[in-house]
Amino acid sequence: MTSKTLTPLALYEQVAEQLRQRIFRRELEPGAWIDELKIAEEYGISRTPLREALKVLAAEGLVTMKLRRGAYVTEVSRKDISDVYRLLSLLEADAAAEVAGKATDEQLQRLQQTHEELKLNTADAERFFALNESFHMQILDIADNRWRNQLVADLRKVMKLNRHKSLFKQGRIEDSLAEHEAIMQALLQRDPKIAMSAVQQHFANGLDAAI
Amino acid sequence: MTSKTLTPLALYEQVAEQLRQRIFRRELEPGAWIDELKIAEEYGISRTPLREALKVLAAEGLVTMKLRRGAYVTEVSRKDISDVYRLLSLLEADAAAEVAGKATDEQLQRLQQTHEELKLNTADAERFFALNESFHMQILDIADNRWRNQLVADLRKVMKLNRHKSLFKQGRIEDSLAEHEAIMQALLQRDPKIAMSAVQQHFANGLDAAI
DNA sequence: ATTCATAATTATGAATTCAAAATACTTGCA
DNA sequence: TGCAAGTATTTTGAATTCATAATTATGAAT
Repeated sequence: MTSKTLTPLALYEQVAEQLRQRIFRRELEPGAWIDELKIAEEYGISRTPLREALKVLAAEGLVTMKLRRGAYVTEVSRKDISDVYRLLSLLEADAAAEVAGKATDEQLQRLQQTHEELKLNTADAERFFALNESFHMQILDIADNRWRNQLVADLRKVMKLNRHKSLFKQGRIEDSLAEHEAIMQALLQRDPKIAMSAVQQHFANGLDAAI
Repeated sequence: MTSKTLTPLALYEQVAEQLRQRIFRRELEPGAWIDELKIAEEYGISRTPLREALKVLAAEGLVTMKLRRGAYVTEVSRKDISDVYRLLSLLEADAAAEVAGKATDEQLQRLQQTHEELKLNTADAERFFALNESFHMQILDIADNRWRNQLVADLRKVMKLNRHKSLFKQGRIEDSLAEHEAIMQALLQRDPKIAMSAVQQHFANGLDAAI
């Protein structure tokens, strides 16, 4: 997440990112048909790179392709959300446990900084989400498993399809911060077991709020 | 895995599958450049669906796209392999634990059948791999979390990039069967904890053999 | 007015074409 | 002979075009 890319992103990648944003901010709603012609025109591009982008989003799970009838924004059910949370919990808890054992003091210090910053941004929802994601991703980066990073990134995208619902149960932000605090403390004390269960608790509560 | 698709697969999907097979059987080696023109010609198709297929494979991790210089078969390092094994262990162990608690007798019976069949096919490597995969995937299917199924399927593809190396450490097949037996017994006794650790053991040993 | 058949329109899937970038190949020169 | 500069070729990225499937609109018959 620190350095995205040196090379000027390929067009289909740029388009994919644009579409992701539109999906996350619900400009394109779950279940909605994606009009290739319209969107290609809007962006002033041809359908070719757009269709490539759609295939990437389909692989991420954000979009569902139906043969001979185009692309649709994926609809996620309650079960989907709880299934995804279970996986995120599993993957991130394992990462945290590893981080407790291997992080350098400097890495933990930077994580702490992000955490502090998060505490100061509970008002602006957009910013809070960005910082929250950064906190989680920093832990993954320290764990240093690029395949897990990819899986978690994809799952988080799916989770975002549902975000409006958890936007926000009363008091969730405060609870969430307290849970981050618990994770942070466990990491500083370098206790893998506690770090793991703190992350699990965080996701269990997150799921409650999301459903 | 039981029923793949009703609809006659889209062309780009068919091509993606063809390419996967060629990659797995090392006709396309890790690091190798993928010649779009040549392959499109071979299949008698245009570059358009081929390029869509390549983007799908890139999302799976089998292929790496380099801007303005095409697609390359992904090279996986030792660390990649051990990272992927860790994730598979985590995800499949969790699935097995869930299955121990929720599988019907009939589902376990069918799993048992696959396991028995596997014991009878230790000679033909191709067949053994297929049945082995089926055993693992059946457990995931029972656990019934489509997002996990997708993650595991993708990770297993990456693992296959490396398969030639574990093809085969002396005695690995016998050990592997014994480990499956342990998993099977834990499931039949409906013991989640033991099922989980049996799966973890299976992957730990698998990793040793793969590296 | 409703339903069915058929025609017109639209959208998707895939081939072809075109522009620009990267690579390979000369050829001239030290 | 080795190397550099410039040219030719190849290859990628993206637009355009074309064929066909799916949808919508039209109109006739009951």
